[in-house]
Amino acid sequence: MNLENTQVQMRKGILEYCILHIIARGEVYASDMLDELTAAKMIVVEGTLYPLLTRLKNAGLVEYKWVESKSGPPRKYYKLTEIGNDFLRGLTDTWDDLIHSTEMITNHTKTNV
Amino acid sequence: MNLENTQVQMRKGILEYCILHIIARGEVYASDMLDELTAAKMIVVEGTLYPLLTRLKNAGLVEYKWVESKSGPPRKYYKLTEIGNDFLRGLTDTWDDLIHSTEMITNHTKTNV
DNA sequence: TCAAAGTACTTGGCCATGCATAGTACTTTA
DNA sequence: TAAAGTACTATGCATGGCCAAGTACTTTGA
Repeated sequence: MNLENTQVQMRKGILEYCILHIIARGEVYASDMLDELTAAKMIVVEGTLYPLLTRLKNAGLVEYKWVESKSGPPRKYYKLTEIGNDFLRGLTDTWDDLIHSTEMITNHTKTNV
Repeated sequence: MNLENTQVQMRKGILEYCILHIIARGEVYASDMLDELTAAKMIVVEGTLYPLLTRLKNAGLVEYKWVESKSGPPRKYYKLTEIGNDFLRGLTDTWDDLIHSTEMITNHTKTNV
């Protein structure tokens, strides 16, 4: 039980929320997402992102189209489906609730004892 | 891939943070914690809380003493150790960073595309 | 007296996700 | 045509939240 491991655990689920947000703003491919996540100091590696995108695709939350690149192999450009949009709305509520609950606990001042 | 499952994933690690906060405020036993978590609308069940407390104990972050109850079996009253306090400080930084990163992504306004 | 109900804690197994690692495939370039 | 770069794929592990069943102690009441 060390800090590094707990950071990993804290990221679970949240990453999915962030990725859906990024895709919701316009068609992007994996490297675009990595750039944005890195800019926000959310450490993510390929081995995490690609399997996540596959899961989102299989769940019908996102879809992609192949686009040829001028510098390398073709890329998968992702965008949200209708289901993906609904899901993101639900996730946003969940996240807001979680933040609120956590704030209630961490800002709770010692009243008795 | 459904909302309920993602909520579970989002809770990972965060619960540990909340529990440490609650224990940091004064000696409590499991039911006290459940009450406070429930009040904050953070859904937690026994099968989650007890194993978590055992992990925290084994990691040396918390310690407990048995206290007899007037209405039932004795209770384990927990409090933070020195290590636990240090760990909580580290976790707080991690959590704040994570919130900040997530905000950067979710509040990012569409600039190009 | 002793079965039933209530309280507190324990244990074993399941599942999904983040991650490490290695690998495939295509393109450019020198 | 070999090397380097880019993009995506596949396998397997570790972890924590959760379910479900179980143990153990105390109080209650017929």
